[in-house]
Amino acid sequence: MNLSRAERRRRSEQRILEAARLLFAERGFDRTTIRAVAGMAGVDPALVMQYFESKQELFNQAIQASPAPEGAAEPGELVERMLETLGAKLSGLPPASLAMMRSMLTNSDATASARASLGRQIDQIGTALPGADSRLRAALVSSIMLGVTIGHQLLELDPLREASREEIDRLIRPCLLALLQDTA
Amino acid sequence: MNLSRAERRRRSEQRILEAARLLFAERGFDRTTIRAVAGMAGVDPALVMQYFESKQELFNQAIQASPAPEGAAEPGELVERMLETLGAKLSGLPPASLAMMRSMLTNSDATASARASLGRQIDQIGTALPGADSRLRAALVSSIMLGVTIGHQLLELDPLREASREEIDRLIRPCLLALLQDTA
DNA sequence: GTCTATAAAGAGATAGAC
DNA sequence: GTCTATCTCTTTATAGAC
Repeated sequence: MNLSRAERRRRSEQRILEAARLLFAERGFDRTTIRAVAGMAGVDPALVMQYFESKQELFNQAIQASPAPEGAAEPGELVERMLETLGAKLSGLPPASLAMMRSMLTNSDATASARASLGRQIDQIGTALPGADSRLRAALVSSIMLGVTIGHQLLELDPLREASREEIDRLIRPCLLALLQDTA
Repeated sequence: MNLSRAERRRRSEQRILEAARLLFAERGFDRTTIRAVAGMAGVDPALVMQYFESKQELFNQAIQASPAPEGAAEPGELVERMLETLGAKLSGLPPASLAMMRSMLTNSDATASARASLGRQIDQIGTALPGADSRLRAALVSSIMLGVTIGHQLLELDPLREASREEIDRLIRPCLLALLQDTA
């Protein structure tokens, strides 16, 4: 004998979630259908509803990403870590993150999720910085990383796609340093 | 007597376009219906189709924005002009631009429009800069402005909404200067 | 020229058979 | 437990009346 019912169900759920992430990441919330998700996962559309209650609920579970790494640091080290994060984002976002980003401007649950996710990042960076405007600086840094990621991964701007990670690092580093270090 | 038929038609078209811009800007392409546009413009839904052929064509015309101001400059002045542009964006985007931005991650025509619009901006900044990587720098500057605009206007990140234009200027300026001036 | 009425298609969701 | 069949709703788009 092979798998318990619970185990089979768990596997089906995972396949559905994985298919949902890929399709939501590619097409966004509105243009992704339950039928397409079911087709890709190799299950019946009704089963998707049975497991996840609604399309919106499926989406909400699909965009739950693993939380960002923890730990504070002084500005110089912080910049290096941000560049590392950015490099990772530019070489390929996890489907869950891409799905959230893709729909964050048109679906209110995705907007809320993006706001919360960026909020956490801002808090983390903000508390590592000195000064009264630390949260504003942190928000600007986060927005900058967001913009570069969108330009590279979603809009696919030619100059960004043609550049190597090292080139981007070299040009962005002084930019982030200027924002994080200056105490003027 | 008052208005010629052509004049009446022109005015109806303008009202429809204006309503379309507002609704597309607010809800994005997929969640905006012809019916809602017609309702806001005070005309019959069938008339909208009669004038614009399809929803996508209405959208394409609605997001046509006035082109950006021309003229090159040296880096220092360029930064000031970019800050001015950014300040304008943060105090309120024109509906046409907002409509384009809102849907640029989920509608392929909007993606193409955004890519073209940013491409023009990148060319303009790029030709004003010296050096081999001028286009990459220009693309990064444009992406940064995009990210801050999205964070402020669409995601409504608290730290950005609470900051004054002057604070943002002061923090972003060295960041842009570092990106545009460094010739290392 | 403008609107009424409707066609045609596709979606999410559900009830019940197996 | 899973899937077949269908319901119901909403949409874009169109044909034809006024």
